[in-house]
Amino acid sequence: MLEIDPRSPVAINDQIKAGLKGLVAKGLLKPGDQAPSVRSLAVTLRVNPNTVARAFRELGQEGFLESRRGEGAYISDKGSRQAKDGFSDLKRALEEALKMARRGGLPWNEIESILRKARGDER
Amino acid sequence: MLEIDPRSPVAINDQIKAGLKGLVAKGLLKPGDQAPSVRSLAVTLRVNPNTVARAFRELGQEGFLESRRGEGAYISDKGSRQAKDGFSDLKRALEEALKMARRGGLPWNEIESILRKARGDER
Amino acid sequence: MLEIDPRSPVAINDQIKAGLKGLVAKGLLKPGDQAPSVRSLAVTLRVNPNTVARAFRELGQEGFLESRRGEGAYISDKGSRQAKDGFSDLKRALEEALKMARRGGLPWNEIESILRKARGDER
Amino acid sequence: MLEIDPRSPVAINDQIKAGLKGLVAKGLLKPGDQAPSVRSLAVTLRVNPNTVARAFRELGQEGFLESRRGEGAYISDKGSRQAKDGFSDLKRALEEALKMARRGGLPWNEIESILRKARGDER
DNA sequence: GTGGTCTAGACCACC
DNA sequence: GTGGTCTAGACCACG
Repeated sequence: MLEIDPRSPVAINDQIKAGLKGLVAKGLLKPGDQAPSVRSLAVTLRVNPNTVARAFRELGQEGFLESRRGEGAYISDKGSRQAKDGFSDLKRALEEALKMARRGGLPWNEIESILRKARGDER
Repeated sequence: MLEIDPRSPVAINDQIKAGLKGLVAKGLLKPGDQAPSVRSLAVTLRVNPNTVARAFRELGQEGFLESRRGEGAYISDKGSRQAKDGFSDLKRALEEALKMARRGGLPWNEIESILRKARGDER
Repeated sequence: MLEIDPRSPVAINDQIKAGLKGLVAKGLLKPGDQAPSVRSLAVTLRVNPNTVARAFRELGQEGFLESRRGEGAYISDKGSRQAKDGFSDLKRALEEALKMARRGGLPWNEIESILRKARGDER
Repeated sequence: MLEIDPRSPVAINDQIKAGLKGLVAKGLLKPGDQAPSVRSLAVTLRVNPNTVARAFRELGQEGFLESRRGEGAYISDKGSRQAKDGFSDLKRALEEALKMARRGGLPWNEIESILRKARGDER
């Protein structure tokens, strides 16, 4: 359901944040639904609970999650809007990568080939 | 000629390295040409000279630059091949960004729109 | 009669405790009166019965409530004194908030404006 | 310059955040200025560096600080506006405390007495 | 069981 | 020296 790549240069907690938002964007999780618990995620992702907790806290500050002590965390009503509407972090990251690639001289046809490959891998 | 974004999450020395390789890949700099001096780059890019020096040192270790004491640094013959051949760092970075974007639920049409926009901005 | 804010950072059971003491302090409930039942409170406040029960248990330990098995809970004679006398928790909380506000640079006139607004809202 | 109360129920990292914003709001720190380093703060406040780092990270996400790797953190241009303009966290916290105090039956004259006392203590 | 916080100690990359 | 991240383990309070 949620995948993490511990080798990725992207910080694990950021992967978790993006992953949760992704579940909402894809409709697998809806506003009002309970998010998986910090501890359960920590176990299934084989990650330190603190790392998951950090992601949850930050999502809470962003207004994407509403955490209730002793009860769990819930996707906030704002959640779905934010997740689909914005994508701002993801977009900026992609734009960054593209900008660097172009500055480094990576030609467009190579870039498109990478896109096609990624698209193919998904199926 | 060379652009750096100090706010980018990408390390400055990596931006410099990619930028120099890019100049070669684009044909603006050829094997045997003298690379800009560490000092001048530091000034024009408004960057710590240590950072530029580090980039040059690492490029030297890769065999992309040849530094001659008291004279400056030159693009090595291996340089151009390496620059175009490799791109491996840039490619991996792009693939990473794509993977994250997809996990975060960013739809393909958004991705393509970003691509088109980036392409348009270049002209 | 009793209001709770589930989103407040203040623990729900603390809100219930303060609320009951408040009813006494305001004279709406007097020593010897029967307190609302745990169940009814849980329903009207839309709160977990465990949480209400916990508040009652703690109020019992403080001597503010007297629980009679199978009958319900009553405001103890000590109750009213305690409620008015003490206020110690509330006072400390307010002092804390003030201290933080000042350390954070919130100017006194803003603080007074908040006071006035709160006072106006009550009427 | 910056004070922390380890016994306060307010989380230490939140105290640090409010404190830094306060320094800006009070004019002791201005946009562009370098903030004290994570490690130095950790030492002087007798707090774990991780706790300070957390505060810095969150301030960075809010756009109040700009952290540059290996260089330090700087008050962003948005910083001063945010700090003075908003105060939203502090205000909400105060309003919360007031609401609780009133629900708990703390009379207005007591509240005003606390205000006066706090004001006097500052001098 | 739930989330939240703090400490401690270790790495990493960068300047 | 700087900030950033992760792990590990311990508490706390709430439901």
